Amino acid sequence: MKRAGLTEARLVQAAAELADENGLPAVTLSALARRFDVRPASIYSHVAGLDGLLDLVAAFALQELADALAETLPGKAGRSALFAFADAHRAYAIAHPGRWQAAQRRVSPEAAAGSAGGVIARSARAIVSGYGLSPDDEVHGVRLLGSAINGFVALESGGGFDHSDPPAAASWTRVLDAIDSSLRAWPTADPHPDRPTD
Amino acid sequence: MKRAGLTEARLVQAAAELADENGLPAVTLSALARRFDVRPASIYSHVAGLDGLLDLVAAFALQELADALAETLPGKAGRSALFAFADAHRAYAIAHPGRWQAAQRRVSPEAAAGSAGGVIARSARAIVSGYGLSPDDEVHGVRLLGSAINGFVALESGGGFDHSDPPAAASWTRVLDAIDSSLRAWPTADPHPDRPTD
DNA sequence: TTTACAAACTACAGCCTATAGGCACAAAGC
DNA sequence: GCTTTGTGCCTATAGGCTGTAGTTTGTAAA
Repeated sequence: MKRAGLTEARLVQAAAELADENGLPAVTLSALARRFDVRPASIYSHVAGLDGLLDLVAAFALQELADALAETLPGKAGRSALFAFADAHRAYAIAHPGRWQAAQRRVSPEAAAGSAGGVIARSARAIVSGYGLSPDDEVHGVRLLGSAINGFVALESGGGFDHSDPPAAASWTRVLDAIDSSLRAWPTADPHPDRPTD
Repeated sequence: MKRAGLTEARLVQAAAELADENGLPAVTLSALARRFDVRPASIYSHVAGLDGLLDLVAAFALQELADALAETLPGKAGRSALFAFADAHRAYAIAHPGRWQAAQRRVSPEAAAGSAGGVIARSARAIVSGYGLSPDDEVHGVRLLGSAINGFVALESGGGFDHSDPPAAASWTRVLDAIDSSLRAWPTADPHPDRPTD
C-alpha cells in the first residue's frame, strides 16, 4: 500500500484548485479524497474537517492576494495606489473565483488576526491615509473602499450586471473614479444636517 | 392520516423563517419536512427540489424588499431618496439575514426578469437619474450605488467590520454621504487621462 | 532487528437529496 | 349514496456527504 503523501499544504492547494474549477460548494472531502486516490477518512489526519480545510483555503487566498498587493503597490500613492489596490482584488476574484468565495467566509477573530487579512486592511488604510482625511474619517474611507470593491466584485461575478449594458468592466473604472474623487473631496461636515449622524 | 396542508407559499414562508433563524445553509428539505411533520419526499410535490425552493425564497425576499421600497420611496428624491433606498436594503438585510443571503443567489436570466429584482433596479436608476448624470453615466452610478450597498451589508453582516472601531453603523451614513456627494459631483471626464477608460 | 509513530485503511452511524411507486382521502360524477 | 378520479402524502430505496473509532501497515529511528 503506497502512501499518497497527503499534506496540509497539498490538500489546501488541491482544494483551492477544485474550488476555482467547480465552485466552492464542490469542495468536499470526498472529492478531495478522490483526487488523491485516498479514502475520505484519511484527510482528517491532516486537516480539521471540512470547516478547517475551508478556513485554510480562505487564509491561503488572502495570503495570495496580499502577495499580489505587495507586488503592485510599492511606489504608488493616491489615485494610482487606489486603482492598483482595487484592480488586484478584482483580478484575483476573476482569476480565482473559488478561492475568492472561500475568502468571503466568516472567519473567527483569532483567525482573522493571524491571517493576511490584517495586512490587506493596513494597505487599504495606508492608501486612504494618503488622501488626507481626518484621522477619525479614515476608517470610514477604508470601509467605503472595501464595500465598493467587494460589492462590485460580488455583483459582477454573481452575474448581477449581466442584464444591463454596458458590460461590467466598463463601469469598474468609473466606479473607482467616483471613489477616488469622493476621497479627494471627502464630505467633512454633514452637508444636510437634517439627518443626524448616528 | 391527516393532511398537513403543504403549499408552495407555506413552504417558502417557512423556509424563509428557517433561513433567518439558523442561516441559509440550515434550510434543508429535511428540516422543512420536520417543521411540517411530514416526510421529506412529500415536499417534492410542491416545489422543484431544494434548488427550486431556494429560488422561490430569493424571489420572495426581493419582493418583500421591493414592497419596503414602495413604502418608503414615494415623494422622495435626491439625497433623501438615496438614503431611504440604502437604508431599506440594510434594514432588510439585518432584519432578515437568511432571506437576504437567499436573495444573493445567482439566479437564472428569466427568473431575474420575472422577479422583483427588476423593479428594485428601476428604483435605483430613478434615484440616480435625479442627480442629473449623463444618460451614459447613469448605469455606472447605479452600479456604484449597488456595489457600495451590497458590499457594505455583506461585510457588516459577515463580521468584516467587527475588529475595527467605530461600529459599522457609524460608517454607514458616512459612506452614503460619500456616494451622495460623488453622484452630485460626478466625475464626467477622466480627471487623470493617464489611465485610459477601457 | 526491533520498536514505535504516523499514514492510511475498514467499518459505521447519521444526515442529506432525490426518484419510484403505492395508499388513502376528498371532491366530482352517476 | 356509491363510485370514480386526482392528488397529497406515504414507504422504500439508492447514493453522496461528514465525521468517529479502531485497525493495519509503511517507514524511520533506536
